[in-house]
Amino acid sequence: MSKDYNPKEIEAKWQKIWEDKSFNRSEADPDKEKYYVLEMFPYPSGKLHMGHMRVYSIGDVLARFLRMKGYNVLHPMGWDAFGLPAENAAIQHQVPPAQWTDNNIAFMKKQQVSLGLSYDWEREVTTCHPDYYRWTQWLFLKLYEMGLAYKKKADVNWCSQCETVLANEQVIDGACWRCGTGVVTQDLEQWFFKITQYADRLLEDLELLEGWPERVKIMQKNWIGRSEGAEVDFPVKDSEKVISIFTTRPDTLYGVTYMVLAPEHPYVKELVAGNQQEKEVLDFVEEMRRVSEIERTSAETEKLGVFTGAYCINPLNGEEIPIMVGNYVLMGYGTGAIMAVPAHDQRDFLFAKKYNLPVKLVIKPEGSDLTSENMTEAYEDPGIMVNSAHFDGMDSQECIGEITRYLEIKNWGKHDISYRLRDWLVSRQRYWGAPIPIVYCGKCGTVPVPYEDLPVKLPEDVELKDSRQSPLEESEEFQKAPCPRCGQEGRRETDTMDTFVCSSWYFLRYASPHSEVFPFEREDVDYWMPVDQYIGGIEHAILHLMYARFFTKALYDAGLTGVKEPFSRLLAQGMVYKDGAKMSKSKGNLVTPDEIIENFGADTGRLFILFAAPPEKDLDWNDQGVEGCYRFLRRVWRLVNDNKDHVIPGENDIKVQDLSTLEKETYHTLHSTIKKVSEDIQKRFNFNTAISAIMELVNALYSYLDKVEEGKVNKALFSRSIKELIIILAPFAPHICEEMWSDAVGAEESVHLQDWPHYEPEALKAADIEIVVQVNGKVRDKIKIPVDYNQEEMLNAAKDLPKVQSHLEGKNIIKEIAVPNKLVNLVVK
RNA sequence: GCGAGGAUGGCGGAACUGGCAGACGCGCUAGACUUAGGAUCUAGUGCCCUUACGGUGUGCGGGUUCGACUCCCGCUCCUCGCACCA
Repeated sequence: MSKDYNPKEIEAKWQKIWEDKSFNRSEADPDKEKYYVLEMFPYPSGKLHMGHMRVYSIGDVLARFLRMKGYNVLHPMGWDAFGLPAENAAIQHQVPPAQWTDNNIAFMKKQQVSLGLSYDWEREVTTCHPDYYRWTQWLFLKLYEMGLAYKKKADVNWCSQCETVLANEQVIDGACWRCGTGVVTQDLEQWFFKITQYADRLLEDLELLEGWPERVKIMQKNWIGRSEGAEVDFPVKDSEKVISIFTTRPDTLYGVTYMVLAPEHPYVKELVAGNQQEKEVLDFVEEMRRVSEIERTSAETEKLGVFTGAYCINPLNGEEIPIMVGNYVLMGYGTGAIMAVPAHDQRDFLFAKKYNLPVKLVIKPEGSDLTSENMTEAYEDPGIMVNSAHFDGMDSQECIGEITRYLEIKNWGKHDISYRLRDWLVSRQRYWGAPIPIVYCGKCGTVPVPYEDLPVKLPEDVELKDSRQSPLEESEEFQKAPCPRCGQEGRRETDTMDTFVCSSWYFLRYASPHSEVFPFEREDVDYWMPVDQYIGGIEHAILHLMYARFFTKALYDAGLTGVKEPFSRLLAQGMVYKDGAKMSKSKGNLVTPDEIIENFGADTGRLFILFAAPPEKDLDWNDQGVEGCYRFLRRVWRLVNDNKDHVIPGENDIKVQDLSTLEKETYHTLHSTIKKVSEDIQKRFNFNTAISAIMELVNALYSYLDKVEEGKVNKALFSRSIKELIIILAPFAPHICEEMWSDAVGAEESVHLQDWPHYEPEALKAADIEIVVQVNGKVRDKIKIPVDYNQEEMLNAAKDLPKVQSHLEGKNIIKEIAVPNKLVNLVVK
């Protein structure tokens, strides 16, 4: 151990030793309690950024801490390696996507190692390697077998920039989640996963997720968008057709004065065929097609509509009502048609006023004189039923059920639940993804590739041209395949899977990364799953976290896992900013993990990123703050290095009663620090306060050395303090602690294999405590008293203080309050 | 509009169950050591009044309490998510 702290030297040294000893490996062991710590695996974009460094630092502290606590910890890492950037890079730099990706992975893995992250690299998974995507395909076939994967023609979101379709979740404000290009709808044949079949379970089981942030659960709940109501059939006048609508307000059915169809509704064309309104309606529909999704769905957009010339019949009262086509009705929700009740829905009200359609009041607030004529806005609250035949006089909320039952008896409609959630569109017209294992046969139709024929390999000798056409569509060799069923020549599906499919099950593969028989072994996932602590960015609140939950549930149904939810606890870590803005090259505020490691070492970087803010909050990067952490580590280094002589190996027995007052204080600080650090890490995830407590301990030890008489250092106490300091700092700054542990402490075994120290309640009671003495709630003095003083002793001690007495003079004490370990308050008058 | 979270020194943040507001760190000020200091150490650092004594202070206005950053009522502002969802 040299005199100066040299992070570069010791970090490289220990990283090598750790790798050789590989004690981060984990084996399933039913006799040990397991803990699965997982950080969201990265896309191998090329280099780690500060966001990565933050999430890995959080996970690594937890993993190291829990190992020392005696848990059997699984802490794996891998690569979400399929995706469009690899294709773009291939075109730009003339490198095959596989090569580009593998190079990036190699580089980023080196960076991760240089951060001192304690991953079990034996379990590394890479989603673009055949030994992984083979199992992604296997799971696709499983879902297909279960009827959860299907192909259909539908209006889908198309990103012209990425030249592929997108799932609904991947359209943010009408634009592509990746490149921001506005999406357009196209009518295409595509593969879907039936996530809607799990809508209720995805919603209900949110309640099981006590360890998830409330906001993430709410976001998922909103996204699923469950509404309960009724589906009602309205027969079209002079026609065999029936228009179905969905409503959450069957109690307003008698107030329907018109219907509105979405412009894309399949009946529109037929309803206007050959009539006067045909041209106007078709022009309107055409115009709506041209308006972008963003404009169409904005709440501010003016509500527009045209009359179709057709009428339908309200089944409840036989009234004829006009059918309109309107821009504010969406084909993607409910049935694409609505009943309009202007009296009780504000949108309908505005629309009715604009187009002079009738308003009919059917629910009245109790005791009011509201009428159809005098209302100035829709009345949306519950009330008393009017103008509703035999339901008149009833409570409107009761009528929701009553009228639904009536509809069911009469066969006019039924109770129904509608969701905002759509099925997950998983096919992509891209090359760099897992091929969908399907063959189309002229005779047999759509035929799944047999499990034993997997993987359907991506051809790697492809040329990516600027055309953006998937090379798979041009590859005769890839497409030509015998039909698995009849042997005739068929053609392979050329679409690949959404990369979110690959990331929907990777946490299961970590449990049995080398299985050649199954995607994962039941025995392994039974031991390791669920992930006890998942850590990642809030940007995945819906996308990845919803898909992974869906997969887990489907695989549960298939009997492949025994867990209903994949992630017990979720920590959504905040972003890393600098100077109030997101770090980026273009803004010139970029700080990279590499330069921090280069200038200060990984330990300093880890410490700062954990110290600067609690993990779930956004973090403002501050170069001077980094230097502060560097200074702290050097201060620890000097403390240990300069006082090696006082450190004696082996057990250090300490008898409290033999300690001096100064020693008792130090002993007390040591143990209250251990208590605080343990709780801050495990219970609160407040690494920032854990680190500050360790800093206080270091200050206290310096102060002890400063105060103690020359040559009178209590070696047992000091040794024990130094050892436990190194142990509790080790999860945060693993390299420097390992070096100090091996050199100053002289231990053979790694500091990371030590047991986490226990705090001793006896130590916490060793020293006197300082309490506050207040008069009328104002602090007038402080006093040191033994911990076990009772209330009377506290009060007596307080009243004896001269400063207190000066405030009591000439006054009567009317109340005395004594809170043990805290304060005394004397109320006087 | 709906929902969630937040507002504490010059800055990042702490105060966990109602009990010393500002721990810890950064920055700043003064001093020590030094050829030098951007190393290290010591002291100080919410605001106000000349020191002390004291007063005052956690977005704003009320309330409960011996005691409120913390609980209750009413506002303001900020961030995020959702938003024609029938």
